Amino acid sequence: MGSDWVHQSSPRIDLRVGPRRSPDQAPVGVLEAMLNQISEENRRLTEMVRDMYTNYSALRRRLSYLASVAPCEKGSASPKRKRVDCDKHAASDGEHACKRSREDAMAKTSKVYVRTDPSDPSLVVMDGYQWRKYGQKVTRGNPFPRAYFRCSFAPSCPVKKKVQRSAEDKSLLVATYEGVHNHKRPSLDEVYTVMCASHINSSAPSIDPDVTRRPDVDRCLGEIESPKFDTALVEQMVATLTKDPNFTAAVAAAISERILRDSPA
DNA sequence: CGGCTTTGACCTGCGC
DNA sequence: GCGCAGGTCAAAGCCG
Repeated sequence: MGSDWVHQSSPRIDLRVGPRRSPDQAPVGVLEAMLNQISEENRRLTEMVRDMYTNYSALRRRLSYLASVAPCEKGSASPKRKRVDCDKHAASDGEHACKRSREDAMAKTSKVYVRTDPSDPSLVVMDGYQWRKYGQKVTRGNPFPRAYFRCSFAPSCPVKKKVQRSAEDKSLLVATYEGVHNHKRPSLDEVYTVMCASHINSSAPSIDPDVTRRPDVDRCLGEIESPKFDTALVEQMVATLTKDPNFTAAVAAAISERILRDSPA
């Protein structure tokens, strides 16, 4: 999508409409004042659209960067356990396999932040997968217990999840995912829709940018890159803007300005 | 009755 | 070697 996105995607409005009014139906001074006001309004709207596009571009750049950056969640995976797994690998495949598996383990770890009701004691993060809780522990430095989950959708699925309420923000659940699912996601479309919507509409649940390292988000990101997403985004912007009475008035003003400009002097 | 959650016990690595 | 902390196990209980 280029810098002329706004122009390319803007809904086309034929401004040469309606019977032309005689310019001397109102006093010249009043018309000039109206014209100035409308022009000012028009300029502000142009700036608003430009700002929106700038912010949108910046956010997209950041999203792309986070998706492509080496995903290494420092310290989130248990180094102790990783070493145990590493030793097992070393016994079978040698030292290289150990090194590789450690890197893989780090690469497949991601963190997701989900905002929930602080009064809700459950450590449930709705991510579309089926999890089985196998342990809970109170950890050091956080009064809230940490829950341990295993993916129960497929018996052989190696993915684990740790969920703990943030010590700083009680309304924030921190879910740490380890590994990659070796099966398809159940009810994928439903979850995918919610996640994609969260990129457009900042309503809860809020998901940390780190979530972009997950395969499902990669898919979502791919969707963002598509022209289809652009269309959807433009439609969303148009819908939002047309709900704004100021915008409607400004458009009407712009139309009348255009009519006046096109009319013979 | 099967699957899930709860929870205390146990295992393992690390620092002193 | 001991204590601590994180992670896992497994028996017991709950629920549909």
